[in-house]
Amino acid sequence: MAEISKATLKRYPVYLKALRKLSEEGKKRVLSSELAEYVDIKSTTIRRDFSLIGQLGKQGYGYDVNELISIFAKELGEDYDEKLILIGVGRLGTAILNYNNWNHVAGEIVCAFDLKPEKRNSEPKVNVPVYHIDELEEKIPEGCEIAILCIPSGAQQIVDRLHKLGVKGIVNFTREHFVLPEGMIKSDVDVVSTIQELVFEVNSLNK
Amino acid sequence: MAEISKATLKRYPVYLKALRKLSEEGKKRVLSSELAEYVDIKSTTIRRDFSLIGQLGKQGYGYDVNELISIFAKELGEDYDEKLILIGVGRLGTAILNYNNWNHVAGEIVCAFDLKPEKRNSEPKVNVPVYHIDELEEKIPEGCEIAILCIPSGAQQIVDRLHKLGVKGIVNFTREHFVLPEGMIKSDVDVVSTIQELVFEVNSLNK
DNA sequence: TGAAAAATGCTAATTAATTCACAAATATAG
DNA sequence: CTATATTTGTGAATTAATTAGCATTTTTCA
Repeated sequence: MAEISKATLKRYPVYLKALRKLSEEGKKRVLSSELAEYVDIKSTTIRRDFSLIGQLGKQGYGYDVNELISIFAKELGEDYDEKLILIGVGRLGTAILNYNNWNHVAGEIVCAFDLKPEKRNSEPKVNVPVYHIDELEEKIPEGCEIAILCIPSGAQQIVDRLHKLGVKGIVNFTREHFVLPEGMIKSDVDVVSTIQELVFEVNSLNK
Repeated sequence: MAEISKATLKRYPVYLKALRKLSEEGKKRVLSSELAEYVDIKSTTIRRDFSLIGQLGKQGYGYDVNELISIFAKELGEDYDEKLILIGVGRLGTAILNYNNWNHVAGEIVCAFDLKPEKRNSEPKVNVPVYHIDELEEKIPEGCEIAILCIPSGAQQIVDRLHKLGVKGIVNFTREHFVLPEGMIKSDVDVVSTIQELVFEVNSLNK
């Protein structure tokens, strides 16, 4: 399989989401041009993205929706049964834990860690065990490679501990700066930055 | 001012965040090479990005931290005093409303809309007025250009109504598909996709 | 069954983004 | 005050990503 570029990789989840929706709507077969309109990405880009995984379509026919879904689902890790942990069960952390479209979309959040586990565990909406952050080394699930970081401070120390434990990917919701240890990957989800970016763009439109 | 590329635009909030942190740490002056190490972006990319705004630095000296902060803050809309609205005051919506690093970082959330405003308003953590979604046309603040969408369904209809009201930018937290009306911009914040992407990358590392 | 129409997948061309390399400007040390 | 060491800002070169164009394969319809 050819090297898949960062840009292409970002689009795969978009395709999967769209295909699921189309499937729900009863669509069995889809053309790259239809999908293009749906997700607002040029059809030729879509075909090239797909071709990096394999020959997924048929000439003169298009793509089979459910086949594509199962291929992308597999590629994107739904079958890896990834074990995720979440650190910091505040409001945002709880919102993520409760996210309902969650199951088997990208593995499963197995447990969470917080400074006040008693308090968090008593909340009815928290549906996984919450351990004290001091127990991280002890309670982290075997083979856990991805952690979701929702703490307001102290990120660096946590990241270093996670690194020692073999965690390779961080989904970062903190706005704190930290140095990423060698060999780790992170992905920032920053609402404030997203809005700033949008404000800038909207104001550029106005000029 | 030269056309600012999408890629550069995404980095501006990163710079601003880093500069604020450096300023807090007492730094008055910074080199592109120092900042490069801090944010893990090549120094030459940083200088190029900066140069699109103007000649912000001094040769042989570097950049004045506070000056940079005020320039970026202005560029990124902190002084525009952007009026934002939020639609869908569920768990995630509440988390966003309560985000404390919020004020004057990207305008201000002025009010929110929900299907059950009475219930939301009674929650102590919700600190802006919540109106019924039916009152959108009536209560939307004058000059509002950006809306944060946190509803689980019915996005298309809301987006179309917002478009009619002159809203130009959507920060989209829904996973629903909708067609973006001509002239609008959106920015997706999709936790599930982010994790999927990361799972894919981590699993690529393992091979 | 055979010819026309349709749609993929791939190569080549184009466009966008990053990085190099160095001239010009400033700071600093003697 | 002068010489040297720094560091920015920017054309030019490179690398990455997107898009166009078309050969090939499959479907469809007479």
